[in-house]
Amino acid sequence: MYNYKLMNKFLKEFKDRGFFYQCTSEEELSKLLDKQKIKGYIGFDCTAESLHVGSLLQIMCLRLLQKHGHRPIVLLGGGTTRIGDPSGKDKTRNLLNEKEIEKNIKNIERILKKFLDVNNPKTKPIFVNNYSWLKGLNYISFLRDIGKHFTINKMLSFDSVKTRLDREQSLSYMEFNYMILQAYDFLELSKKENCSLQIGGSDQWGNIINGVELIKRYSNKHVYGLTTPLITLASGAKMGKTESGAIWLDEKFLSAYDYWQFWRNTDDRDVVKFLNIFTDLEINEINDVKKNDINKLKILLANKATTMLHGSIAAQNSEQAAKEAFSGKLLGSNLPSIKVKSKRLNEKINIIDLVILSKLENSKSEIRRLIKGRAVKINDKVILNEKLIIQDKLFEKNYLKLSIGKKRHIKIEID
RNA sequence: GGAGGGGUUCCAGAGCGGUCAAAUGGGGCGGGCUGUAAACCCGUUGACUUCGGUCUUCGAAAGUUCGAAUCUUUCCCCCUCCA
Repeated sequence: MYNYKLMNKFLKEFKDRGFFYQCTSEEELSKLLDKQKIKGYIGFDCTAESLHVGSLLQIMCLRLLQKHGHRPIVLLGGGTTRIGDPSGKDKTRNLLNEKEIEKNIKNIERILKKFLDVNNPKTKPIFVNNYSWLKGLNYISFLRDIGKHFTINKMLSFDSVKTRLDREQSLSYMEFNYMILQAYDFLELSKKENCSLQIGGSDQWGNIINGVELIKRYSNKHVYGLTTPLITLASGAKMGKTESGAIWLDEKFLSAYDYWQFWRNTDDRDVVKFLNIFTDLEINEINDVKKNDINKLKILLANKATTMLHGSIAAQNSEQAAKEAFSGKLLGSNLPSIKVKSKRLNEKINIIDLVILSKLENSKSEIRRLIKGRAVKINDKVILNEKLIIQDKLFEKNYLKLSIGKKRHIKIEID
């Protein structure tokens, strides 16, 4: 067994923080990382317009590379997104058109830049789009140069392929080629950028070793692959999906306040794990505070995570808004708010319409049910009369606090 | 190509002419307890409603019937076995 104490610092932290799942050749990689600063890449899927918390672990890997002086390469799969990765998918995914993909790439790049240090010339991220080299591939020469290194026998043995075949679900030739293209991406980055490491989720293992082996055969270079585990919650659920929707990393889809709340509501059992994975607090700092009051830790986690994405002011505002919203005191001036035209109020709208306007709920039946269940409050007073007309006197100054349940609060302002 | 089995509400899965907006479990939501946690308990879970009801759902379309998720026909999709 390789001596843990001698392990490269990056790799050690990678492990200590819980990022590590598998590595193609740990000892060699460790030595390489000691010897020189390298470039490591992670590919991001561009099927959605924004990333969500599910990608956050990968983003943290990029940050960790930077922290240790290595340079991350972000591959935005403009080419491969056109194909669709069959890994972990039951069915062929809907294919997106060019415009959508371009739009997604732009937005994803924008989000990633918030997380990464883009100023340090030695470690600033390199953004690449594999469409730039995939689009011009010549089929025949590709088959001769690259295709000859892949055996069908082996490709059929990969989980991503096997599960599809086992279930007798069709796997198109196009999707079957995905892994070759991903391997080719790695080769291309190895040639162009001298990239020597690919990091990915554990479901990418097959795709990654294909790249490592291709590069070995093609150019006799040693490169490495590193995978991260699938983060599961103490409750057993997958990270990042709640019923109300994915936890997006884009304020257009999820406000800073809601993002902060997501972290604030972490299961007790996950808090320390999340501090390690999703914040840059040093491990010894985490060990120091770990005994603190669990709710303080959650606030710390929420603040760190929100600061990283939305900035410290947004984090502070969110914390302040939460304090005000949950202490039951007056109005949270930092609460998410919605403006209502005073004209609307003159039309004698009732409580149900008000909730609809607030977008907290969109079904009147549901709102009626909530009212019956004593869940709807105005300025912290339970509303039982579903026909209540919203009157001026309900507003303190020009706003009121509307709440549904304990966790959903919104400020209604007269415009 | 031949023979069977099946498509039900967010998911799993009952129902197989009226009492079915559809059992049960999971999930969600809300209430209680607490700590914006977990566990537990209770309620709720198609839409609209003047709270009397009304409208739309059981793969799709057409039909039988006073009445269909339930029966018939055609079509689409999935699964199992044989070739």
